Amino acid sequence: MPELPEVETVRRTLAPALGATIATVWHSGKPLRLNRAVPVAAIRRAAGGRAITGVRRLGKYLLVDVDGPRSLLVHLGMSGRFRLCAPGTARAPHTHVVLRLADGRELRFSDPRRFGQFDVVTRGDERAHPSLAVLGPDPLEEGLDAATLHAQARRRKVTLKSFLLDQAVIAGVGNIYASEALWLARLRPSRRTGRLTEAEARLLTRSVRQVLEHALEHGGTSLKDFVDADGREGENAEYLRVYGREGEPCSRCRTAIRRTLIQGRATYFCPTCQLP
DNA sequence: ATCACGACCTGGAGGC
DNA sequence: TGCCTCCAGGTCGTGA
Repeated sequence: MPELPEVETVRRTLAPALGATIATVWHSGKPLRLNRAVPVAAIRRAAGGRAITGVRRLGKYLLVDVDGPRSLLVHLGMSGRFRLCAPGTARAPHTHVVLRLADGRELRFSDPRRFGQFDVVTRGDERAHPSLAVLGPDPLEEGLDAATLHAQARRRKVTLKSFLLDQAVIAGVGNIYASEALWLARLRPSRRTGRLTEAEARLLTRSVRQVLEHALEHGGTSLKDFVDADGREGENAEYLRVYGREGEPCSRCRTAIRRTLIQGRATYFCPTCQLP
């Protein structure tokens, strides 16, 4: 479900939880990603009785900072939701972790497919966590530059689509925005990275940023599952140019958008204005 | 080392 | 109605 704009939208809408104290921690008992147990005891030690001091984002990961040396690491996987709920709200099915706040509100993590992740990290040493260690630069920060991207591309032989999905290259791009950014840059998703010119790398870098920023301005893309911390859907789906639009006319040249599979993932492109 | 594929898990949509 | 198949926004382990 959630790529960078969606995760950032959740992060922003969690602002009203800042300053609140986490009273108790509840867990469904079900494992999450890779059948890995949620470390409830460690979460209780790290967050129980402590105030939430901040919420940060690294790529598609959220970091909930609390008083003391640790932070909670949250990844929404495909179907995860992280919501701030008023007291007395009915608990959704597939709720797996609940942080009950001292004022009665609850921060609830639900995830039907259980591809998500909930863990504890040490603040200041976040990169020691294996999930965060490999993350590349965040496209909304200054860390991503075209020259580095170009150099990396030249060393690899994958398709541009796979390249963009690699979280070590850019942290936060997922399946929707990979197609969208390549459309904007007029590059065919099946192109091999080795053939990327410097000018194209600049264009691609700009396109990635533009697509993500635009989606963020519209509160993210809600196709099925995504809602922000208040339960509201994003409006960006109506602005998608290619994703999910097979057969519809390209908004630049009117050619029918095509759908193909790259590494088993649905990929959308315009066969006329995206150069192979 | 790099790459492509399948697996993980549940639910919704569509076909019959 | 019910049953079947396919598909889904992510990541990781496998084997070539």
